[in-house]
Amino acid sequence: MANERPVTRRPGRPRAERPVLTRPAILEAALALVDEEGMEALSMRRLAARLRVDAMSIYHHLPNKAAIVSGLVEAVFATMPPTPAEGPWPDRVRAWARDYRDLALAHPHLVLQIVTDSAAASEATILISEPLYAALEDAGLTAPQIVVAAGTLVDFVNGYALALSPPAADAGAPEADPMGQRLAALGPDQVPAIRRVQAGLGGQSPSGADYFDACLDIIIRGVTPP
Amino acid sequence: MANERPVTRRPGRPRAERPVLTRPAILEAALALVDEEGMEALSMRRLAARLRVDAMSIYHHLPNKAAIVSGLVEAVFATMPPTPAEGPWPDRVRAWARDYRDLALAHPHLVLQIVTDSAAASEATILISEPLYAALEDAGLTAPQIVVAAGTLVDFVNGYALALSPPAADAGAPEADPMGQRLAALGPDQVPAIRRVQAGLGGQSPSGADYFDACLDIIIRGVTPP
DNA sequence: ACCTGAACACCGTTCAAGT
DNA sequence: ACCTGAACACCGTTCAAGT
Repeated sequence: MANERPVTRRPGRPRAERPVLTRPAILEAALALVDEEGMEALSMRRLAARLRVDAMSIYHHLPNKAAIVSGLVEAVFATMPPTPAEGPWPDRVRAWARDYRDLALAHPHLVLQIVTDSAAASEATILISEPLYAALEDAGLTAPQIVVAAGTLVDFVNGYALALSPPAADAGAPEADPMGQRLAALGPDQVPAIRRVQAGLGGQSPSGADYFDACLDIIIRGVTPP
Repeated sequence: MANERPVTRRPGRPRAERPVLTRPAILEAALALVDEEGMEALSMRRLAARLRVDAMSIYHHLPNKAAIVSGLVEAVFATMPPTPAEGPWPDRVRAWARDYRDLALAHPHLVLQIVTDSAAASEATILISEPLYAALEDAGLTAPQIVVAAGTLVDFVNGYALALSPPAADAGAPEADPMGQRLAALGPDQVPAIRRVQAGLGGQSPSGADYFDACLDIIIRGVTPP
């Protein structure tokens, strides 16, 4: 079951009108493969097997593996929903940040590439930033202030998404643990402030969407000049 | 010159008192290799060649490659300088964020692992966070507010460092371009707000340390409850 | 033009063999 | 205990060959 061998197919150009392989079909299969089995499962051979095709056939449509990954990132960025240009600017900034977070987390195994492969996606990055810039203009900021505010927000969401991305299945690394358990191993006097804060939480820390929104509030509050 | 072959060495336990291979020596060599040639140059065989040793010898000291990477991240976190617990809390938060940024950027090819491999480093992550928590306590925040503020800051610095990390030499991805050049290719009406901001900058955008400090100012300002 | 399959130069890791 | 070297199961990619 592990080795889904491609059916043997006679070499040569296929007779059918519809070509066997196309760039979109390859990217679609690659995205499904990554979503299901993670980034380390994306190899030319396994992708080809999924497409029931010889591994080398892919090179006729995409120059190399890096181009496949770039194509995936590009495709994901294209799914960013349009942010409406109405309403108070803080609401629009918040909506934009949530949309961008959702985009990044829609394909957990791809988060690293989305956040990292900025060269591949930088055109897309600029395109999706437009509503954010528009909202920050409405906040009455100067040009340099807008650049800084937008950068703060993007860097934060990138960092946030990255922290939630699944670990790369490193066998050598210890398992991810909730912070509480690690804390217990640390000795009571090494991290007194952290222990006090943990105690102050009473066992329940802000999590998920609440946490993200609270972080956003900090940045949005800080954006407004005093 | 590319293939620095290991000298042939008789198998068996070395006679010398000092063992040929130790965990620290392996990690030191691995860090040098990564710093000089990047993450993709870190292979068991190349690391072994640098240590003038058979590739498999390494497995007697570290269980696998993931453990080497985790060890590197751990070693880097250990270099975090102590933040003084004196002075106004905003200064201490700023100093902490700069130190953490410097730590992350000290080994550019390792940024991705530092920011990503949080499971491996989470004990170290907690340890270095202590002064940040202490400073935020002094700001008079409640426990949940401290958790949110610290998280915002850490996620931001992670995202910031990641954006500055060298691309993984993806041959298929287009070259990284300054934003201005990409903008030109985008058509004047697609991103009007971004174009207006670019024009407002007059060609000089805040960069480097100034940019980072300006971002920090936003977050620190937003942390203080109104 | 498009698909195939052998081949090359790498990987990480297991395992039996040396001392 | 520690180091070696062959071997296994993978990689990405090149290239000559098919139609």
